[in-house]
Amino acid sequence: MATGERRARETSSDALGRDATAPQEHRAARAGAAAATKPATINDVAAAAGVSRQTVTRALNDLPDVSPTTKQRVQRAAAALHYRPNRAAQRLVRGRDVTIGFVVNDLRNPYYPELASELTRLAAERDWAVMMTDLGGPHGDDRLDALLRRVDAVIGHLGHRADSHLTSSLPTVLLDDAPARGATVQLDFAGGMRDAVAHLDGIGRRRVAMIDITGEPSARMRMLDGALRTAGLAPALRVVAAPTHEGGLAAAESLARGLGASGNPVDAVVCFNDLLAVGALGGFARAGIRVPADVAVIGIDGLEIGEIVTPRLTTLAADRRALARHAIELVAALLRGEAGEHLSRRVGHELVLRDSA
Amino acid sequence: MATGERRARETSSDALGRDATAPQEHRAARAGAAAATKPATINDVAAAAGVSRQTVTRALNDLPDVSPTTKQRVQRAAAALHYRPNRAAQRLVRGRDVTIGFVVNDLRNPYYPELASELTRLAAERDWAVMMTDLGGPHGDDRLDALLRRVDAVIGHLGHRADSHLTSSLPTVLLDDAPARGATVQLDFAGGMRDAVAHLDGIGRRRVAMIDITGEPSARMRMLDGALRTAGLAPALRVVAAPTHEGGLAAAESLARGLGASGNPVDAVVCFNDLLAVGALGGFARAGIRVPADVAVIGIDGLEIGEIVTPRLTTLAADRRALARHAIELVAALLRGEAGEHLSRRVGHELVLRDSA
DNA sequence: TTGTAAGCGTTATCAT
DNA sequence: ATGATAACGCTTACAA
Repeated sequence: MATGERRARETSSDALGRDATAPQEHRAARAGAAAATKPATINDVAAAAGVSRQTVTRALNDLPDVSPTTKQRVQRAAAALHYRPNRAAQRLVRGRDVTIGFVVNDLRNPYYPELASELTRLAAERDWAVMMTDLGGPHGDDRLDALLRRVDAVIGHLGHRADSHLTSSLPTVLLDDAPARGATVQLDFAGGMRDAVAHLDGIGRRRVAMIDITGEPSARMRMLDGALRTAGLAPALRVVAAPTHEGGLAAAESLARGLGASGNPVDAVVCFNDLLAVGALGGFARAGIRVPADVAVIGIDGLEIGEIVTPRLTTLAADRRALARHAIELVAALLRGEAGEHLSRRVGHELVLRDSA
Repeated sequence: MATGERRARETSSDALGRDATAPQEHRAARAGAAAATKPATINDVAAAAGVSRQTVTRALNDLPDVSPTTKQRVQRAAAALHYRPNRAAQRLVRGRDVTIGFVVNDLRNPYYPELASELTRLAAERDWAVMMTDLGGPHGDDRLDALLRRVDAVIGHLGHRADSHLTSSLPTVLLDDAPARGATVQLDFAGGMRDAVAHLDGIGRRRVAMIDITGEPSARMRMLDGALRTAGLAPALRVVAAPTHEGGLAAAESLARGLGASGNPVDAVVCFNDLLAVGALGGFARAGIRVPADVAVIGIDGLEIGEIVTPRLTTLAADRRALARHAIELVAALLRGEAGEHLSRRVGHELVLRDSA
């Protein structure tokens, strides 16, 4: 095998000191794969251009001390080989950089993009980046895996997947979840629910229903019942639905049927979230039930969409700025190695009075 | 210096062949920094546990051939040092993995999360991940930089920032942008606009206005005018606004003032996007103008929110599934090294007739 | 101006 | 069961 031939074929082993001592079969395997699938490395470019790796680095990164001729030759070679620097290698040598993962159930709930936007902004201040995925639809676990493999920490609503061993090895900040394990940012509904119940009571609405999500009664539901009890009112009638627009629509229609009948004359409905509440508005409208005249509706979240619908949605708005800030700060603490337990923050809600209640 | 002593003190240099030949000051610097700021490496853990790196790897990754005792010792050491594997190093050795960046102007426009959700899903099928950022608000460039430094390719609306040298070095798929440079997925409004104009014409609406975004007349505007001309109608009156809910609201109110006056009796409005259209609906309502009786309103995008508002929004819906699929396929082509030029796809629109026109 | 050598932190392979 | 060594692809001294 002539030298010229070698250079042409075994691009990846040329100009590489290490390879001089590598076993023959290894070199052969590398060369074969390189031609077919493997992306070109800086060594391939160096070999093709007939220069050293460093010259390639300098040429491609616009560093000083490269002759124009050489530079052009290197650039040509790089282009010809479709060379792309391997980011993992770059980062390894350039030093640590933080990427945090943001995991949500459904990206189509505007609550999450708003939060993501805030997180991204705060993260950028620390030169971090945010990677986001939702878990809805099929193959949610695949998406979660793909994300977990790439991030240094996780923020989000993991739900039952929080137990996964994948997560347990990463610093994790749970949002609005059981405070038991690791860091959490809790949504504190107590104050908000008190205000909401007081408001309903004030306008004479005392037979409250809640459209909750399926499963165990949510913390929001328990808080509502607590506030009702404190106010001396009966616990809320519980209806369940998916936390989506369609879910709210269906739930409101089924509630409307109950309203027509004699039993359970509900005059106010609190919804698990705004998206659901907006759906409920639609459902009531469709059933010919007037809001707020016949039934008052209160959402939770404080989304912009509540301003847009008719009637405008009264809601318990979460302080998303504070939520994002706490989450980022907790991640920072975790990354510094502070204990995962007992790191917990609380974020309150504000009752935003609009037209639906 | 006794062996036991060395082990206890020079945690980071023990069991490390390389360091045996390293200069003294290097060792000292490492040891000093390690205590203060630098994250622990696998070598630190190995030294602390008194084992080799491989044993640490095995213990921490639940690989076979580690005695329970050793395993526990290693785990303890790792925990004590707050050890986290360096992902860059892991990825370097485990092989390439692709992360693509998705760049949008404003995450709060539901169009983007819907697209992102789709992209994430498709990406996961290839074991890719998606990292997303918006560019709105202050420090948009910082967020873009943070993202570009971490991804292997970019999909999105780069706007003027497409020229940045940062971008030019990455495979990029521009969405709905000038097809001149690199790969693009074009939104093809020609057919949709024809349908829209035909529909308006059919219901007797022939004095059309468009709420466009500021700057040059958009491609959407030009397409609309083309369709109007083809139908033998006058070009559209152009009003500009920010592509947001507020923008649409304000634009509709200003249009409404014109409607009251004698000149320019507009009877149909096409909006740059749905978010803006929904705002316009609100603006017209506020101004006492009935939709569609007084003025017909047509949006562009096909967002779910159009189903929710009153009246339900008639819109030109983009095929977002197809858009996402094309974008991913183009990225794949780019990553394979195919030529950046002439890689272009088109996605059509479908007129979704609801109540506003 | 260019090349040599060392090193980033991890995993895989092969010994022991 | 454990360890030594090479390797991943790149950059940054330091030499030449």
